[in-house]
Amino acid sequence: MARPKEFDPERALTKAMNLFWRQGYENTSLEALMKEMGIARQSLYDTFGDKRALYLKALAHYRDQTTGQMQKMLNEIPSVRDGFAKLLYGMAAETREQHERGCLLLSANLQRDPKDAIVRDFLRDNQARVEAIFLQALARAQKQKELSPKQDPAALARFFVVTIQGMRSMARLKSDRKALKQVAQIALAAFNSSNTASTG
Amino acid sequence: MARPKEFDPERALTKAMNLFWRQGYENTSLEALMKEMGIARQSLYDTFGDKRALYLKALAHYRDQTTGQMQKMLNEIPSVRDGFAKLLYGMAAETREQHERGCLLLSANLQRDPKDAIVRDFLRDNQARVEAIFLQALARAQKQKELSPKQDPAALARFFVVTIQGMRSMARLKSDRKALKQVAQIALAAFNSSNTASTG
DNA sequence: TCGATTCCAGACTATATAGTCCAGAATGCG
DNA sequence: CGCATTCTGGACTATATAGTCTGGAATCGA
Repeated sequence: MARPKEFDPERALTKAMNLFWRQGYENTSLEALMKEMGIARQSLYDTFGDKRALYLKALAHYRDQTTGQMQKMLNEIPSVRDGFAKLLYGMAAETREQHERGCLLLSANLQRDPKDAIVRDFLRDNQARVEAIFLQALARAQKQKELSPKQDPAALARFFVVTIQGMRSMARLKSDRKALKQVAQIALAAFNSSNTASTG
Repeated sequence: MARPKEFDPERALTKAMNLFWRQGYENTSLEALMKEMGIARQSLYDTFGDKRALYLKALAHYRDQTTGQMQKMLNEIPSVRDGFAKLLYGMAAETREQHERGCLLLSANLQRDPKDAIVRDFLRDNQARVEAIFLQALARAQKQKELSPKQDPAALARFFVVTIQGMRSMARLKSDRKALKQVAQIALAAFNSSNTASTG
């Protein structure tokens, strides 16, 4: 009994996400969002709430996409090691634009006000999810004898999270595929080594 | 033939640096800077220029301090491997406050407008400097037989830069010394392994 | 046709804050 | 002393922008 929405909220959210991704929260004005999303001010407020609410929805959308993809890929690929290689080398091979925009959630972590508990908790939860996905894959790797039983899969999962974030920040500053590939290669050596590294 | 400055510009700059470090550029108002630095508006503008100029000076000050320390430590320590261990385990052992504020230059990288060429170039230069310091140390490690001659010291230098940045971002989100220590340990295994990791 | 809702465009408000300007006191030097 | 400079404090301006409100047109179902 009323006029239906004329735009697809999910498409509009994706547009907003992409803009936040490229520009960050502070550098993205409402006017830019309206233009990018192709909707007017009031529709935006009616549908998504204020700017911050839209941002949080964009973060969640991003998380769902990225964790979903990673989960799927790591589940389907026979060799877990190949899965991580795909992840790391794939990132190294991205375009300059992709390197520049980096990772929306890494940016969110470093752009946020340290006192902002909402975003902090969201990001912590996301990191836990990613670690869990990696952990699951690495446990499988041990079963498949791709990984020494001496290694701690949880620690290794964290190591790869750290590596990815470090590579993301480096790529954002300077899009250098060769350098990133070298880093990926060294990180993947964690799979080979059975050394518990001594010294603590 | 005139009244001399009553405050120490370098001390004031350090104060400003610490505030930017804790809060980031956007979240730090001029009023907060004036209060923290203990000087009035006009003195600030006369001595440091506008907010952005002050920020850039703070970045340079930070760079000089951190690279100087690293350089010195890596030069003085007999075992290069111990040097990197000190760096990584030292970071893991920092306080919650230190983890939270993270690295001023990493934050600058992810907070900056991607189009901001000034900050970008400054950060690129800094990264090159750090890589050079690491490279020098790793070359020495090879001479001392601490590192296999098969390893590429430049690639390894980049790997450690990436590791440090990744650890910084993780620490900022969640101050977890144990987790960070585990990551450091895995990263340091790059020293042991002579494996060139196969697959490219 | 009519009521409810959505759309757009734009006006308008409120707020934060960077940067400038000014007045008057303090301080050192010649 | 008196000139030059710095200091503080506050007033003031300019600007950007988030968020609200209004009007009028469009669209659907009863």
